Amino acid sequence: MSQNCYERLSRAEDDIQALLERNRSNWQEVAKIAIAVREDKLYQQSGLSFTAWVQQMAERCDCQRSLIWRYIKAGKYYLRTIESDSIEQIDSALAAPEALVNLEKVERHAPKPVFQGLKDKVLAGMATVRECRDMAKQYKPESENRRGRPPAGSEGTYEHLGRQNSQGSGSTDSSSADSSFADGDLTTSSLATNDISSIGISPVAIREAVTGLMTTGSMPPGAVAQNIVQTLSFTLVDWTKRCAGMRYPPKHYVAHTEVRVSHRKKRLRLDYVSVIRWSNKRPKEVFGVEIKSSLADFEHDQKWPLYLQFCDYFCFAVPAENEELIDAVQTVVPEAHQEVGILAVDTFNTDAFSNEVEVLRSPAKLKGESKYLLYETLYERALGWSGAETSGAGASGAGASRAEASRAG
DNA sequence: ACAATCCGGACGCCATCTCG
DNA sequence: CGAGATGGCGTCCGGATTGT
Repeated sequence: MSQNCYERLSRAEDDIQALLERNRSNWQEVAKIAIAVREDKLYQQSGLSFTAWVQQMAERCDCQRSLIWRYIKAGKYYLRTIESDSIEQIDSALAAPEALVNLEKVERHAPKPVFQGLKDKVLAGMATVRECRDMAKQYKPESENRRGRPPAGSEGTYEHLGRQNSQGSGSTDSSSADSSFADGDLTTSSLATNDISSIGISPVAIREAVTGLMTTGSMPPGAVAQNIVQTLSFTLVDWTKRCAGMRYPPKHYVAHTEVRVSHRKKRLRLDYVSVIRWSNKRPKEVFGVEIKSSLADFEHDQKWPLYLQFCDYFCFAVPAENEELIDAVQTVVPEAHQEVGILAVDTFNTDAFSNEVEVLRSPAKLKGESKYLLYETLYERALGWSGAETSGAGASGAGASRAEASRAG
């Protein structure tokens, strides 16, 4: 028996070595073998713990141990998603291991419909690693991670992930999220989806935010930024009027997100841009908004002064709850550029319809000498020439004004 | 202190774009 | 048309984290 185990172990080790040295993209095979070694306790033949065995294998194959751990986790998680106990089934996994690992994070934090959509895509091998990683990042609560040794008895399983009964901390922020969605409160969300999709925000994000699936206190940074974008769109007429000191609402207006502009070979990206015409007699005005959801985000950004040349008005939008960030922006911004405005955006309600925007500091009118470059980008979007950009092609004031109307009503 | 993970970002490959 | 620039993507690395 033990002789047999010993042979199986050394064969497994040779196989893994051959696989990792030859072709690292065949992660499924590596995962299958490593999982078998663990489940059948073959590693004990070497007198090592499983962790030590993984470490040893990594050294032998001249790779990092975390690589093997990732393959193992991806393999196990794949089996769970396809509800199979058969290790052989890992062969049928089409996704990259990173994609699966990130899908697991999405499952922990995102609402069920969001997860389900991504899962289908990942299992079909159609999701990129980047996509999965971004999604996981967007939904991950800032405070939380799952590092550290799992509780005794659940080592080497995936069950310990997303443990529900962590006594003490009490902030069970994301756990209540999905159930409320399952009830299908779609009346408000579908309305909002129709309206905002024309401004270029992912319907999934809107549905998630508008139906109030998370408590904002623990909202991840990505979700905070999304919430700010939605609030800015719903209140666009109001805050632009105040910023420009206008007494009447604009005749036409449109909002765009993530507008890319090239400037002296640097690629810049404005988080939020609205183009406004107050009346037919006046020239259009461009409001550029840079969204900052955290202090670190603000401190790392060195590029924002470059944006001034593309706008008639430029503002920072920050969450109204983040006093530390507001202090920092209020200190730094006027010193550098007098003409930059600051918007404090209420993100308290995940339903962006009920949030307010306060103009903490009014922007002054800029020259906007390179505005034409920004119009170029927007024009190409309207034509549908700008490849990956999903958004605001053809967006007209209609969508936003309907949102405005339903907000008022 | 140790074990068992987990994380974020650097790295390198490849496709596409831009420029001379 | 070819060389360099750019951007997207998957892989890999170094070390952080936390229960025991």
